[in-house]
Amino acid sequence: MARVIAEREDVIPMLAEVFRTYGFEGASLARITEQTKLGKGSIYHFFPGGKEEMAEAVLAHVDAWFKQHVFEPLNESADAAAGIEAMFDEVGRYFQSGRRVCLVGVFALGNERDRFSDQVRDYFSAWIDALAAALVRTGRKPEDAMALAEEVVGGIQGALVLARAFDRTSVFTDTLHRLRGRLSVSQN
Amino acid sequence: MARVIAEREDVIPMLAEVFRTYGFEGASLARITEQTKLGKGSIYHFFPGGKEEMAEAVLAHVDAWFKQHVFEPLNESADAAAGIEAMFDEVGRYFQSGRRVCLVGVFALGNERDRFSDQVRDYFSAWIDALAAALVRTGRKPEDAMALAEEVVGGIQGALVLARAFDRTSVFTDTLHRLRGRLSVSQN
DNA sequence: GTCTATAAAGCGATAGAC
DNA sequence: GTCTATCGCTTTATAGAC
Repeated sequence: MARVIAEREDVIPMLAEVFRTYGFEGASLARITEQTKLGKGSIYHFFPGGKEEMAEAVLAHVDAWFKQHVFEPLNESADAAAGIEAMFDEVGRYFQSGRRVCLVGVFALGNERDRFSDQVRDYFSAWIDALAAALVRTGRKPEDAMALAEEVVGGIQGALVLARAFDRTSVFTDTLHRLRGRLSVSQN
Repeated sequence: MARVIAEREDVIPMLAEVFRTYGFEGASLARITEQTKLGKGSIYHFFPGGKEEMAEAVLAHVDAWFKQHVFEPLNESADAAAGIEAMFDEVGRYFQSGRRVCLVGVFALGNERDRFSDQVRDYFSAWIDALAAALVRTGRKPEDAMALAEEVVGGIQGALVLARAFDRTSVFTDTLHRLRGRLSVSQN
């Protein structure tokens, strides 16, 4: 029997999947050990602080992913419109066309928000601010850009709810398509 | 000490608050008895089926409320536009300007969805269908009405996520205002 | 780094007195 | 209808062997 030695970094995505699916309280050690194929001893070796530390690590991991793949391209792309297009592509892939929910969105709706309020707020702030800044660089007025960015990020979160409710990915992909169009056309 | 005799109907709104806040798994009997000020004996007297039956009752209660205050006005109001206006008013009040989250939305995102998939799907279906029908009566084409209705209901769900994340009701009220405007103006 | 054994607390649910 | 006591199970977390 080939025993695989795990590293902390390898465990975090699996933890993320459990927290995403069951929330903080629902992410029991039983579910975690099942998903990671690791004993409690290993889990607590990586995360001595228990579930709290696991959730912190998962939130940091999600934040780092979005920073690298979404926020920074939005902020730094020479072509702002291209950065926005890339955002929709990455987001569609990340959420698996609506099959995967947003961990931070789940935490925001639940009582997890009180425990992780900073991480939840900062994630959505960074996203909306980066998108608004890119929209300004495409020629939008700052107030309009901010409102549009909130509409897009909120629209994505809502589409995830509906896609789950109907178990139909088209609700999510259609929404991405609609929002994408709204940002590229009418400069009202 | 004045003991108050409770009725099942009185308990359901309190249960709803607990399920809304903590989800199905997080709604422990301890939290439920604290919220309702009732012992476990009383709770199980009203709901012999346990938490499952409690959640069913809560979902039915939410559905009945929306039927009465939102779906039927949308479907039956002689003036379709007035029914839509009433929807925004009622929804803004019901969600307490974004301070209260949507129980069905929480269930949709969590693993509760698998257990209560019918109720979750039917709630959003009824809402979207009623809104789309009202939009058709204001002169929209059926396909456009359906897409708009999904955009509005999804937008509301997403706004609840953002309002919670930022702990700022204006995100929700501004979104309601924007969506309201979108339905009454441009007939594109 | 991995595992098993174990502790203490919390869980949903039931029984039975009042 | 309400309560307390109790059961059996699961929970998070720790200890210690390997």
